[in-house]
Amino acid sequence: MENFKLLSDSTHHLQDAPSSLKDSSEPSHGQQQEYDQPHSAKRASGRGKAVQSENQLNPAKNMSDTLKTVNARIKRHIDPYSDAMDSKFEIIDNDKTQEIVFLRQSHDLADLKILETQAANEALQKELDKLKSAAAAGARFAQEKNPLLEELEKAQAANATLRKKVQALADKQRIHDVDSDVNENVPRPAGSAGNNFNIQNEMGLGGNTNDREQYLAIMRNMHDLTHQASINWEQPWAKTPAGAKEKLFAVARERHPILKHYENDWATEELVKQYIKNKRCHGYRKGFLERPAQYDYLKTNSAKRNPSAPRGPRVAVRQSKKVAEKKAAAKAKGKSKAKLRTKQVVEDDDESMSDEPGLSHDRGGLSRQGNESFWARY
DNA sequence: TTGCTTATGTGTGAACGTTA
DNA sequence: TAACGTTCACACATAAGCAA
Repeated sequence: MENFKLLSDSTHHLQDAPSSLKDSSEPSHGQQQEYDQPHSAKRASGRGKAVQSENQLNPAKNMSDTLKTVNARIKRHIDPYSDAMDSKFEIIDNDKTQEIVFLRQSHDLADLKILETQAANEALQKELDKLKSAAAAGARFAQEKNPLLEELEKAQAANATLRKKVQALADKQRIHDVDSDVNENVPRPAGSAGNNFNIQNEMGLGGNTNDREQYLAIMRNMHDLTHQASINWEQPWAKTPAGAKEKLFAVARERHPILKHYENDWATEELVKQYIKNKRCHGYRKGFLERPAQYDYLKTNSAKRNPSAPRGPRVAVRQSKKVAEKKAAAKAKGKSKAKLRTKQVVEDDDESMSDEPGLSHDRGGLSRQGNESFWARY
C-alpha cells in the first residue's frame, strides 16, 4: 500500500482515457455495481443523476472536477492507511479501471464519512439544543428569582428602618432616664426615721413583694458597705468622718442607682444610721459595749415608763394628723391663735396621760378623739 | 428554742430659727 | 435677747421575723 496516492496524481489518466472507457463508465460498473450496491441505493436520485447527466456532456472535465472534489474530501475524511481502504484496494488491484473504482469507493467512503459526520453533527445539534434549553431554563430561573431578590431587598430595607427606630427609641429612653435621675429626686422627709417616717415607705419601696425584696437587698448591702468603709459603728454617726461617709455614699449609689433619687443620700444615711444604732444597742444590752455616761438619764427615764403601754406603728397616723393640723393652722389667722391651739393640744395630751397611762407616749399632739380609731385596732 | 436583726415607739438634750 | 417651737440625734425597750 506504499503506492497509494492521492487521486490528483492520476487525473491525467482519466483525461486521456479512451472514450470507451469514458462511456463505459456506467456499463463497466458491472463489478462496481455489485460492490456498490448499498450506496447506489442511497444515491437513487439527486446527486447521482446530476453527475450522470454532466458526464454525458463533458465526461473528462466532469471527472476531473469530481476527482478534485473527492480528493479534497479524501484529504479531509479518509485515512489512507486504514484497514478498510487496504482491503478495498486489493480487490480491485488488477483492474484497469481501478482508479475510477477506487475513486468511487473513496467517494462512497467519503459519503459514509459525511453521513457519519452528519450523524455526529445531529447528535451535537441535539446536545446543543439541550444546552440551549438548559440555558433558557437558567435564564427563566434567574427571571423568576428576581422577584424574590426584590422582596429580600425590601425586607432588608424595612429591617434597617426598624433598627433605626429602635435605636432612636433607646436614645430617647436613655435621655428620659437621665432626666429622671435629675428631676425625680426625693427630698428627705421631715423628722427622724422610725419616729416621723418609715424609710421603706419614703423610699417608695413599700408597694409589693418585689419592692420589699429590693429594699432588703439594699439594706443588707449597706450593712456590708458600712464595714467595708471601715466605719466605726461603736461611735455615734455624727462622729463618723465626712470623708468616710461620702465614700460610702458614692459606692452605694454605684451599686444601687435608685439611691441617686434620694436627695443628699438621705436614704443611704438613714439605713446606715439605723444599722449602727441597733448594733450599738445590742452591744450595750449584751454588755460587750460600754454605754457613755451622758446617756444614763435615758435608763432612768425608761425605768419610769409604763411597760404595759401599747406600742404600734403610729408614724403614719401621726403624720396624717400633722398634715391635718398644718392645714388647720394655715386656715387659722394670726399667730396667737396658733399658739393657743398648740397650748390646747399640750393640755389635751396632759389630760390623756393622766387619764390613761396607755396613751402616755402620744407625744406628737394627738387628741384622744383623733386617736381612737387607731387604738381600736389593738 | 435561741440569738440576731429589723422596725418602731419612747423620752431627753442640744441646736437652730422665729417671734415678741 | 429671752421665750418658744421645731428638728435632730441619741439610747432604751419591745414586738416580729428569720435562721441555725
